[in-house]
Amino acid sequence: MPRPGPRLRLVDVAERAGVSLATASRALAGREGVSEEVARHVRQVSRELGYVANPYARTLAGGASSTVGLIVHQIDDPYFSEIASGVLQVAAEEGLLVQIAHSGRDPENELRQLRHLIAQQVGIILIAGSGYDDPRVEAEARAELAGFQRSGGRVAVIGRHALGVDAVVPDNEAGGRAIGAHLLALGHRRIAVAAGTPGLTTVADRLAGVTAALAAHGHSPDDLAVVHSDFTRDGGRVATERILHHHPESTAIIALNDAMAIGVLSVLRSRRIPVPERVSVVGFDDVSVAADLAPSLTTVRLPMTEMGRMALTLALKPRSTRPRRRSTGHTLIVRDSTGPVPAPGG
Amino acid sequence: MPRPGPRLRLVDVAERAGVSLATASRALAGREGVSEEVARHVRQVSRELGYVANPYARTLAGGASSTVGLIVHQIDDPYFSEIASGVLQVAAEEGLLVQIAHSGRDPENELRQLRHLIAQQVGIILIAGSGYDDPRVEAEARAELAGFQRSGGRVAVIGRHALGVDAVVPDNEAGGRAIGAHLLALGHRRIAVAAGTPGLTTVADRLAGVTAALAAHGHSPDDLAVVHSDFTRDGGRVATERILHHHPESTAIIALNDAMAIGVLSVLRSRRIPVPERVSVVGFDDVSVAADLAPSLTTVRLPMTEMGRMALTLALKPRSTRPRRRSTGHTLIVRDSTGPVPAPGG
DNA sequence: CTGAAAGCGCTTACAG
DNA sequence: CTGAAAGCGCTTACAG
Repeated sequence: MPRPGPRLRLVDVAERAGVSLATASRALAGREGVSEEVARHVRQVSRELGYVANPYARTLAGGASSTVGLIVHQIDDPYFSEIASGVLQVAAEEGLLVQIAHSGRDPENELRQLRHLIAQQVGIILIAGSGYDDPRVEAEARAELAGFQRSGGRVAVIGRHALGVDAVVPDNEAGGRAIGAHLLALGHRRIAVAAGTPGLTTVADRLAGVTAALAAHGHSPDDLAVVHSDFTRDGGRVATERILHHHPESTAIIALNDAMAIGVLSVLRSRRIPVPERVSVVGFDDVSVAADLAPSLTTVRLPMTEMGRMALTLALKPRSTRPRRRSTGHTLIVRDSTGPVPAPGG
Repeated sequence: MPRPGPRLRLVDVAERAGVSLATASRALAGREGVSEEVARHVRQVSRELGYVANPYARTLAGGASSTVGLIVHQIDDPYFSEIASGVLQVAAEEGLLVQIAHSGRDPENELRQLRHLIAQQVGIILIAGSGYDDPRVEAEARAELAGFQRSGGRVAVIGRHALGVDAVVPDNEAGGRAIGAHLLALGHRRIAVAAGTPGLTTVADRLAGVTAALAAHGHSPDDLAVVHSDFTRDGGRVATERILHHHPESTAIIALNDAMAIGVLSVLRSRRIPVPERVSVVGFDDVSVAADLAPSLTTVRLPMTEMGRMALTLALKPRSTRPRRRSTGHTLIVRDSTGPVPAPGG
């Protein structure tokens, strides 16, 4: 058992194996230029001794950094913690370290975190979470990432486009359409949307899907009452208050993520407005608690953990000439929070 | 604006400031041995140039590592993601990087992650989550941490004792007592406990609190039906099935964390057993969704985000001769899932 | 295939 | 207070 003590260095392994430092380094890195026999022996000795390379020395000497930087809006939001969990899984399998940073849904702060990670010389950068409508911010982020890639860094993003890098693309628009179609099929015509911050592309994309569904069925977008607020539970509460006040005729409320949906349900419950008898509610994401709300939440499932895995897996592949895109797919999960439109006057 | 390009090194700053490498290093590190005037100038130049030290070189050269390693059972469990959020807050304030690793509630794996972090030479190690009853595992962890501290590392843990390091100690026992007293006051006598894995100290401590409350009120611990299962939502489901089958007379179920409580509520709902009219339910932790369940969950609030902050703050202080302990406090949050014991035969 | 040597970008004794 | 130099533990041309 490797017990704490003076740290083992590569020279120790080399000495013990009876080879030079250079050979030992090559053998452990799996680089060519070493006979298979010698390489095997070195690895064997290394294992016996419990050697672990000093990552600082390795990286400083020009080896690839084995740490991945992950930027999320907020780690205690289930959407992001599930993504992070997927990233951690793959990282553990690959022997990588994961550094996590908060952007706090603030584009300037995200840029700051991004630069910090680059300055720290992580090998891989993953950015999760909606992009911003602001072209200037996106252009700056794009430039930073391009520079990072030029110097050998690898990048993948989740839920953003327009960054010119490999991307895991959630089915936001298609999911929105599925929700729209579902409510239309139930007879709903007066639909309100509790939408997140207007500047987020995720909000825009999901909303576009809903609108497209209405249009496809010959309905005017005017049937849709869109109320913007924060993309959080409390934002959902605020939006709902406004919807009940300004659009009391609504028979369904679409929350553009589950966090907002939780806020929507919370207000409806405290107002004793029965769901779905009087108002149907839909979310988006299918965070794990969605099934346990009361009523259980109809929502669009995105495979968050898998998305985290996909992103790191993408970043681990050799870079291609053009950015790759992986679509996540989606599933409409119909639960108890949606039902047929109430009879008029009922 | 610092734009990507050939990376700025400390020599560049030194040159530009007209001082030697050594002086520049000292000035930026805030070490003494530099005139305040020169130091200020160097810092000024550094800032203008947008210099960020290469952490690999710095650490390799013997400087303190500015990365903190955080081990959690599972990052997508709200308990841990809220703690992580607190850690990230303080880290951002202090300019530290945070590496997160999963232990997956497996003692062997936790040990592996711990050694990995030490091998990576992080400067600070934080371990969150219940300890294990297994003396061998705890002894090994203790030895690793002692060695790490001897070589200058700093450590703090959340929710474990017996590790001989600074600790943030959740009010598990007192919280358990508060729950017991609350149910007793409501007239409950037949109480079941959906307890997590037996080997976890958190489970033992919370359970001890509940038992103590019963004893304090002159009740025998035999009144308590304890069912062990996983410390998760699904564990809560399994435990509830068993409780309903083997202890159908129970009028209250105490889940030893909120995740289990969510599972408890889920089974009761699907069996159409009214809460709290027929059975009262209590959780522990007060994860953010607890207030939004239906019925909203009575639980003991632990300040998770603050606990994360406390742990890193503790670790940042100079080490003391004896391990420090910070108690978290707790608050019983009474919501809708608990009520008076049903009338017999009612 | 293998090894001696330079170099990565810092920090820290050691002199002055 | 300040600087020249050694050294941290690796990787990678460069020779052989």
